[in-house]
Amino acid sequence: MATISDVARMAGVSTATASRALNGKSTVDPELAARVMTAARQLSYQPNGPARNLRRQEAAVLALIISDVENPFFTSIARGVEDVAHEVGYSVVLCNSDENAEKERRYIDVAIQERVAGVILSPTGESTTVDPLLARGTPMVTVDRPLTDRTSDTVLVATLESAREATAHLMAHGYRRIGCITGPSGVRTADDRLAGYREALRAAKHPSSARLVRRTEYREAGARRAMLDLFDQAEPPDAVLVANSAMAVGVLAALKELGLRPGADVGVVAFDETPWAALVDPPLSVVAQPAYEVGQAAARLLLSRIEDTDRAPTTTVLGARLIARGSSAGPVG
Amino acid sequence: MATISDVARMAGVSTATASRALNGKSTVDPELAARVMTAARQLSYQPNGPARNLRRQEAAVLALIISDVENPFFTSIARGVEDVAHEVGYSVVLCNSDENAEKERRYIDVAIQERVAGVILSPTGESTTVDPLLARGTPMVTVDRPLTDRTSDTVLVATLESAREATAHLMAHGYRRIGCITGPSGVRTADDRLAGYREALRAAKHPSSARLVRRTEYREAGARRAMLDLFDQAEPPDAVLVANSAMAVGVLAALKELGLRPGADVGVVAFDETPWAALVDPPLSVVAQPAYEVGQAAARLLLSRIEDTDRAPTTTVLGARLIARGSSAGPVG
DNA sequence: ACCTGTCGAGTAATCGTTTTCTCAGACGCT
DNA sequence: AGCGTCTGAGAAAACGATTACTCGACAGGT
Repeated sequence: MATISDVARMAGVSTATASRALNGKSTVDPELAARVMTAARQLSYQPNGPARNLRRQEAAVLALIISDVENPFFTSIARGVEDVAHEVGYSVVLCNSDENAEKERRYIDVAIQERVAGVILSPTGESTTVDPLLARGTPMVTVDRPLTDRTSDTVLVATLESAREATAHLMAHGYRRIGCITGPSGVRTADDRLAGYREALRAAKHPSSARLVRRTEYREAGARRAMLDLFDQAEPPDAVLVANSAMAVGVLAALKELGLRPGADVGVVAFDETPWAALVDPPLSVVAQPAYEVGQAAARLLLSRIEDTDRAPTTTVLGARLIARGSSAGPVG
Repeated sequence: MATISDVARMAGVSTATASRALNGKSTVDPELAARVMTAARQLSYQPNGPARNLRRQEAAVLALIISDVENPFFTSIARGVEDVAHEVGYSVVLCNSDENAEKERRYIDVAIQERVAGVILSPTGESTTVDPLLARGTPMVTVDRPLTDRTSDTVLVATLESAREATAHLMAHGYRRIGCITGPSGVRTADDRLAGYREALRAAKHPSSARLVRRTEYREAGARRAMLDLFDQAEPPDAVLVANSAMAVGVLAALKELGLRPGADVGVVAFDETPWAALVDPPLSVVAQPAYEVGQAAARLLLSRIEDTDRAPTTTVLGARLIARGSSAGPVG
């Protein structure tokens, strides 16, 4: 594989001049520069990244560590990050921590070893995993969930407020016993969605009970079991707030098994807009989170922190939007 | 940030010994090795990746270039690749070419520059984009779509056969005028699905007409328009074969707008199993592609090619499975 | 006692860039 | 003419790891 020395030799200049010509840095005689360029093209020279990064002591690469590649919310974030990063010549490498603190730790180590310029992550929970990043002063932005007892730039969605609004919406449409199916305790978004739900009930002096709440992993199977479990008791809910789209699938599947109709029999509002939400019968009411914008904001914050390391950490909160559809139109009878 | 010299100095040994101890390579006095290890831990030493890669002339990193991060088919592939790669200590970086030959070319350049150990990609079509990889002998595996006029290890799904089977299934259930909505001409999967559809019709001496076929980008909006267009003619189809899950959303949306019921009025079979396919009313019949297994197979092939560069290229074809549900149960009346 | 082989650790070369130094020559000003 | 000043290019020093080479010490065989 051709090196810069080969290019320099072919162009009849020193490697220093070749480097300068290729990077368009300092002033180089146009004639020499042209010779270098043609030589590079003829040898189809591609700079050696590791060598460059070693010398420069930094790589134009951002690491994005997300907790679930199969969750559309996170892939939308990824697109937002990518689009912003590419505009300014950064590459993005995407890592999937799978809600697993061990994998997260491992990817963080890789990011440090590869000396990436910065890291964006949705922390799985154990905030000590990010200590190595903080210790080294690697620029970092957390998305979706804040770090519990540490501090960094953060981009969040106003999830508590949205949960409150969605719950109020269910009450306003005539549902009386509203349940909530949310994610594991300790995951901030799960806790916030539950808190918003509780606040809304309290504000409306609505009956509330721990028996109407279920917590499970953020997945379809767990949500289905939770929903069946909610309906396996004396006084089941007549509506539920569901904390993400994978869970919504489980909940709708459970209702189908139970022979209950969303909306008419059981009101449903779920977090995350998906392509299919409008397609099911009746269409599913959702809280649409601005995932793409979260990604964009996170990338911009990270880039500006790379510029200026000791700016004070900021927190950005983006609003979500309730899209009311048939599944929360109100009970019949 | 601590370097290996710092570690060596603290442990009172040479950098060579420190390196040997840290990598567990050659024999090192256990006592010295222990001193190195503690020093490394105390300094929270992390090896400098670029330096290591520069010296070793290769990085334990695989690049995975997929054409759409938001398509569940490709994210499943990604998980398959990751799981296999991690077992043997490789990292995977995921790049999203967005069905865009320019972005694909760019990511291929990045992969070459970073001297990754190998590349897995789903080619957007213009097969010349991979020339730089072939020229440099970078190990490469293509997935989902073969290269048109070049050769490399390839992992495919038996998509033509599945399309034929799905079409036969629709005929067997009593549909007479079967249409097809597939992806852009030149994209191999789109062409193959169309070819399979045509073969099935021909084999059954079934009426066939160009007016029953629409080609569009692999997305929801295009498929919706295509479907509306199909039904805007004198003799619309009474069933359709749809080439992926995003398109299926568009097709179902169009049917909703037209007031037609899937299955009873218009039979529908779509490629790609999704969480929500069983949830819509009636449930959607699909061709389930073994995406995760495609990813696993691709990763294994790539790893073995990294071991042995001049093995002859192979092609692996995995079968898909038709899951019949309500949307192809047969017309009424 | 001497030679040989082995083992373990240090010295120094190396990977391919970028960048600091250095220096020669040109230029302009007095 | 003499003296800075400036420009542009080459020589060489980094960057931080791995590893080929070297060398001393020690063990064992003759």
